[in-house]
Amino acid sequence: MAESTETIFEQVPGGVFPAACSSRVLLDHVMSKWGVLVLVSLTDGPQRWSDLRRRAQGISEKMLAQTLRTLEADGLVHREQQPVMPPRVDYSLTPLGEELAEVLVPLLRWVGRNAEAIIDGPAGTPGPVAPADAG
Amino acid sequence: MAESTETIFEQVPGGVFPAACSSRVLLDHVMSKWGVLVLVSLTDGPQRWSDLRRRAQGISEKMLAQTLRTLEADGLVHREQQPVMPPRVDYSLTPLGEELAEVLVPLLRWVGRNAEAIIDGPAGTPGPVAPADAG
DNA sequence: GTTAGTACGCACTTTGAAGTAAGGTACTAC
DNA sequence: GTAGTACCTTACTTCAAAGTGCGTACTAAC
Repeated sequence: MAESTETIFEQVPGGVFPAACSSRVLLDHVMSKWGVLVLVSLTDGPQRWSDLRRRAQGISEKMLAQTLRTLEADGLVHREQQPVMPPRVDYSLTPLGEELAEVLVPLLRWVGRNAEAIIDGPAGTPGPVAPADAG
Repeated sequence: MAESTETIFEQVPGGVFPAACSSRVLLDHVMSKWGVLVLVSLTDGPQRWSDLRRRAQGISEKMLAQTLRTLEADGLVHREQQPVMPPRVDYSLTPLGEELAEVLVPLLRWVGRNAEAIIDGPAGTPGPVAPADAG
């Protein structure tokens, strides 16, 4: 248990978790509204700009361009421009992005399976109870 | 590969990912600035309010109370009030919260290991390149 | 009386991600 | 000239998460 947390968010001595750090920034990029959908889409393989646009329902050109720029800067997404007209740009996950997807997908799968019952379930119904043996 | 995505965010026919749904709401709760720190802290075992306050560096009483209220409403966190004065409230992960932690911790571990190099690394240095064999 | 500890709630403000609208490049077709 | 394609960029606006400040109730110590 101690091992499971001691490498998370660079816990400092005393068991304290700093709130502002690189991890938070990266998490915000990855888990952003459109970031997560783009990353998930690219787990299906490389896709061009307009394909990504069509798959992320409701995304604006502006948000798609911005999201891809951020993820590319983070080294998670690879951008490859084709020397053709009309312009064609292909995006794919980098090896780093693939690594991330391996730990991201199980979380998203869990959320996808449980969200409806949690969020849309009977109001005021908390989840199952765990024993609180604080000692 | 198709299996890895078809249960995520309830992908609808045509390979499109809806942006607004219960999954997004739950993800926002879990991955919120203080939500994730509270959940991680509770993977160490049950803790009282003031312990959580001390461990999440920089959190205000207001944000801690609000975050715990949200996570409790989601059924991820169990709240147990002691009949004592001064007031004492203990918090712990529910079984559902434990399930979530199992898929959340690997992601946070990955982020904790890689964030510094990604965010604070040399500017303009993208990550490793993956082949873009778009068909 | 004040201060401290404990665990909140309320009113209002700030901040940054996301959104809207318009603009741009380069080319083809009519 | 207009219209369309694909992939962006810029200026400004909106809005919800987070923040600030103050309040509540109780007991104990000074």
